[in-house]
Amino acid sequence: MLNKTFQPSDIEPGLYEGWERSGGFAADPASSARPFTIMIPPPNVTGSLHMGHALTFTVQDTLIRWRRMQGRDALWQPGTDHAGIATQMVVERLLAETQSKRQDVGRERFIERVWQWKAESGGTITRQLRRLGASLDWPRERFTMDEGLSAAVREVFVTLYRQGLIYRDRRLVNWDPEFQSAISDLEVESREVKGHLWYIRYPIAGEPDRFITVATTRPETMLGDTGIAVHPDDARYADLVGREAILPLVGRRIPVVADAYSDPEKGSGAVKITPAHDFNDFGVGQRHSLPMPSVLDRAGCVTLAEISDAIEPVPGRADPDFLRGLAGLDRSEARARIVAELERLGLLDRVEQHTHQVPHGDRSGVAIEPRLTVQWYCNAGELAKPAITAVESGAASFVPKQWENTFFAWMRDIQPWCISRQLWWGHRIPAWYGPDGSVFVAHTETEARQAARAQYGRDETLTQDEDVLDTWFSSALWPFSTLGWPERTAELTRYYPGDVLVTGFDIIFFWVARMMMMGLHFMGEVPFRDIYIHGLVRDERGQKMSKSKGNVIDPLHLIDTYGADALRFTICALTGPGRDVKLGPQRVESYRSFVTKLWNAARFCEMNGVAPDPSFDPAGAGLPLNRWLLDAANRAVSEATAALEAYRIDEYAACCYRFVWNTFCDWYLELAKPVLAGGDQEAAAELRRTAAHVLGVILRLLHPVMPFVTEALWDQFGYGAPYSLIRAPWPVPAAVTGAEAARAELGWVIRLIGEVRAVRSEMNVPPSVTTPILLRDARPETLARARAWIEPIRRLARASAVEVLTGEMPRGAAQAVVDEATIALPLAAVIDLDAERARLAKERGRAEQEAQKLAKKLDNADFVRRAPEEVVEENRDRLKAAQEEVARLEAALRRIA
RNA sequence: GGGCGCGUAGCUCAGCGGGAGAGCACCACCUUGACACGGUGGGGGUCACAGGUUCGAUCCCUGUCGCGCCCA
Repeated sequence: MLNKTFQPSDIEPGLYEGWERSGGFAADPASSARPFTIMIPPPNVTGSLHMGHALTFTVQDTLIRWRRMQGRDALWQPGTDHAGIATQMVVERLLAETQSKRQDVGRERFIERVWQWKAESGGTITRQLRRLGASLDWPRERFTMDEGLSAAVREVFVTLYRQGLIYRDRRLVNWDPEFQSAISDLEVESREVKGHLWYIRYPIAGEPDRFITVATTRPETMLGDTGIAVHPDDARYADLVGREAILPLVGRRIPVVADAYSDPEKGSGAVKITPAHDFNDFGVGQRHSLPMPSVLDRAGCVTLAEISDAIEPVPGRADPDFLRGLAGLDRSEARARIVAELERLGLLDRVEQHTHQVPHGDRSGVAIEPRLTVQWYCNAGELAKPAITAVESGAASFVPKQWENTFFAWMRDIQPWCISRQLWWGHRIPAWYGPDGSVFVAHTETEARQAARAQYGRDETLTQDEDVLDTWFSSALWPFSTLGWPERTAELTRYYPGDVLVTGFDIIFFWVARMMMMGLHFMGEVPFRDIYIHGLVRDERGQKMSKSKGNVIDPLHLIDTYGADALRFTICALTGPGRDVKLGPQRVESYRSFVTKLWNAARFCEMNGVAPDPSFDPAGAGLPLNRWLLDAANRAVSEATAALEAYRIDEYAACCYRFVWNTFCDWYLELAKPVLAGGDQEAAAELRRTAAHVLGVILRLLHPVMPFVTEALWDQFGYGAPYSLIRAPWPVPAAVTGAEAARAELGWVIRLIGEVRAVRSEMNVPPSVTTPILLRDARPETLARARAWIEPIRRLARASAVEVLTGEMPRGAAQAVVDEATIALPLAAVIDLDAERARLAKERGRAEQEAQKLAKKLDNADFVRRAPEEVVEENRDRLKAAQEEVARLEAALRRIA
């Protein structure tokens, strides 16, 4: 017996283990079935499950379970990435607890410590994914730092280097002074900061009383100024172009150049140029061949090494002692001192309040310092070309399509990808340097030595590059490195390319773009055919969840409270295309009702002897009620399948919800009750077998979205062996004899019951009062139906009998219209005639309005001439029906006038 | 400033050329033998605004206003 109430926590862990143990999640490379592959976009190994994960993995699990049931050889590849910066931070924090730094323990021991941390705590998110019900093929779990994946990274690096697509270059990078590493453009977010605009007077060389005033938000970088830019068309400064100014504090002479970068509207119209510390200034410096000295070091502190030659004492303008006092100061401290000194020298013209966008590291939270350094770059522009073509040609397509624009916009303007990071945790760059600085890029040190020997003619000491690669470099290889590449494994041949990548739009640049580039370059094929982009999870008011706002919802808490099925169903129901998911506990609570509803419906079935019968053939069902249900089930199956095929997870959920609740529970089971309780054993038997069949369809339909409760019921009813629903065949529509007639018949029963219920409710007839239903002007077919359905009508419409009315309408009867017939409920004792008249008048008004609208439309000659024939015909039918209804309601009104 | 998206019932949203829908919330009634995480019924919308195309516009086009996100 099923429990009276459903307790998800009682069954979830056992079912999950059962599936896992019985190989329910496993792909089978030896199978002859067509594969279906989803590569998990690897979450950070440091991560724990948040609502964004819950969304993306619920969608992926729903798709993979559905395809698996369709008989596909489903591979959902699990794993995590090593998250260079995040993981290093975690372990550095642990070290800090014992007052030590990574530099104290040394590189080798630090990395050992990270692996130790990974062994102890790195499995958090994978454990949590199990709570969600995610059916990942766990024995295939991979980690980007695994030996195999690391080999793939080395292979890719060496190959791209030899192809000239990876190279070293000295350029400006986004430098994070906190981590003291280069970071990616994508790891930089601009934050609005309230700052100042300082107007500084730079003296013109040779004209003691003349100045050019520049406006800057970063006065501390002025030590590295090598020019002043004014707009070529700016008349105010035209005569100064080509002349020199004296850089205050430093004393260096710097040229005034004409460059359109300078905006005459902004500040003073003249802008100082610090090529080594600003991306725009770098461009100006390149155009005008300006020197590019750095004045801030890796920690963001002042360094004078690169400007020491330029320091020149200028009385009242530049004091070398002051300058030397700045060395080693943090950039903010240096700013304060510099501003004070300028003020003292009378060179600070004015200061304005100024709000501006300042780039910050998204993990460190500190202001990014552009720095001129030598780094390794990947020629993303070249690799992007085939990726763009692939999307243009449809080899890969975005769902919803509009995300293509975002993809194209970014890919067509892609910058060289800085792939080196000044970290310890990650794939060490496979490059070795000889004593003369020659670079030897190789798979191994041995190979590098051979190359060095060939060049030098003897063994020389080689030192490996200290840096590691960007984590995304290894993530980009995920779709094929996890399958064993560069080995030509059976898995690689079978499961590449994947069918769909599921992710949020915020990650298009990270995963989609990079996996596309690397996949196309090394596999010659896109890594996935479809790219399904879902929204972000927000709180109930549409606010982005964040720790600082305190509106973060923990999916594990929701699972504890409402069950994984309820959370999963909620997520699917609310995931519209291109829409964010607004989700809170109340939403999950209300969808939990649906899980409960299903449980109780199953319980009712169980109590009434409904049990699976494999020999049941739906085509042989004879009762109209059963045919009607089987027909409706067919439609639900078609709709659900079509919705999933179109990635309309919300429509799939809605269609299951409607079928289970409105069709199966509200009508089928209610109409079935008299049969189950009645004396016709043959009818009851067919009904039980039909109910069992359709319950089986329901469990299979719902399994992808609510795997636990469906599997529990499947097992309990004995539809199959324990844990077998996960592999049960996805339902397909089956022919139903006489479906059309069954729809017509049940449609009438439902309309009749609905009308009677509405009349009774509006007339405030208490449920305890039952009345006969009198039928007037009914066709023989209708009367036959009335006789056949007398029992359900009695129950559901609170009727004592259904009778033909041939003579006069009894006094004080409530009336309503169902198709061609008028029905009367003799309620003389309880009816309020005035109220009944008002009700009928309102009904008539509604019908009249409808009829008028339609008549007007049909009076329009243009409409009749130009609209499609079937539309005109449909409107004529509707007009006729409306007019007839008006007539019957008129008659009803006259009868009680 | 450029791009994308969104304004439909109190809330969340579906519909996207021919009858304005769902879920939740609300109101009324109902402890009917699966389920009160339930049943039955009901109220509630100039489909943001203004033009245009069309026989016909919530739906297509143009503009306006408001909101959100991304990029500069």
